[in-house]
Amino acid sequence: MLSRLFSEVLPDVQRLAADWVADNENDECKDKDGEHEPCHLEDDDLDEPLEGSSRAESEMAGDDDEDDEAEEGECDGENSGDKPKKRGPKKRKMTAARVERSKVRRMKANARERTRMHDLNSALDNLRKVVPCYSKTQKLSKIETLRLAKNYILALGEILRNGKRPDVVAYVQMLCKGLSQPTTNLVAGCLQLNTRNFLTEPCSDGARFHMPSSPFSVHPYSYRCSRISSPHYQPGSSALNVRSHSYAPGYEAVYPPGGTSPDYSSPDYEAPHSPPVCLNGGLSGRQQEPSEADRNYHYSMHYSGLTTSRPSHSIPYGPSGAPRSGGAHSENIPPFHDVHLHHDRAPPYEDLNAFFHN
DNA sequence: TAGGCCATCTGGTCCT
DNA sequence: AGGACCAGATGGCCTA
Repeated sequence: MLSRLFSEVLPDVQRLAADWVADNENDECKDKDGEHEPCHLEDDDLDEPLEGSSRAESEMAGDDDEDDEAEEGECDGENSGDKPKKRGPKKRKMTAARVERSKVRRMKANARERTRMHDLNSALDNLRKVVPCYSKTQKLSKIETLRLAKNYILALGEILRNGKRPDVVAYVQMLCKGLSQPTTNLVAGCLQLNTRNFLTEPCSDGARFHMPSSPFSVHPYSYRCSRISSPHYQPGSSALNVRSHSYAPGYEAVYPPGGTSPDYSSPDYEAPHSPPVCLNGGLSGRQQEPSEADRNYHYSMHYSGLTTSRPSHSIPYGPSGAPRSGGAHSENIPPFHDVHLHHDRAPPYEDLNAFFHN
């Protein structure tokens, strides 16, 4: 890849260098060796956006005529004579060849930097695929991806440490700790949860999430309630009321073609009917029924093998959190369109599942 | 239009 | 000398 980049860049470099030499043909004078020596190199020619930034710049630009006694081939003698000589290493003459080399070096460095950043972004993309809530069309930002990954690792660690199913609300809270509100809504939506249900009090700015009976030691954290609040909010509603949903901006509930609506007959549902959280909006893309692997995988990786200690929390997680092996509600959960907890992978989590199966 | 996010360029620093 | 890594600067794009 690097070689390909260079093969694309080098011709341009050579062309630019040739252009530069041609452009400066009339402005340059020859030093005593007969080598072309530019009198003044304009910043534009050197693509130097910052002024007085470094030694390298002055070296490249060769504009230090006032203190460079080595410039024997000066075109004009305006600075010769009066100014005291400065100490330090003499600056080497900026010949056209050196300027060209510097430019080539700089462009090569730029290409490397681009490649490096692309690799970094590729790694971030891979990370996005293994953290909860992955969308091909609306990616989490870099910082949100890293935060969510960190929270995810901590949450999985808690599960391993406790060896039992944690409170799902606390789980989501842990995942969302420190995330922006849109990302929080996204993650919560993926888990068929309503973030506002985390609140134990009517919304007001500065309200804090409360985590009763949380198996995690998660510190409460502030959210701007104005973004979480909903006219449907009922302080007394179940903390796991999966039928009252908040939507991240631009997201909307979408039923799959031929899909079925959630099973509202389940006693797990207590709130007034409202659309399930199937984040779409800018998150379009996943238009098909999830594979069986998806159904069995996603959320199961978190809780697989764990028994439900509190039936009221037996949320049908659907594609984003379907109970393992065709749970009772799994068929009633519309799949997410594009947004889902995980996909296209399994091996590392099978180990985790195996742990819980033992 | 402000703010967030991003890609890119750039120079500095460290290391080989 | 050159590569890797980093952080600052800049400008573009998008969204509320």
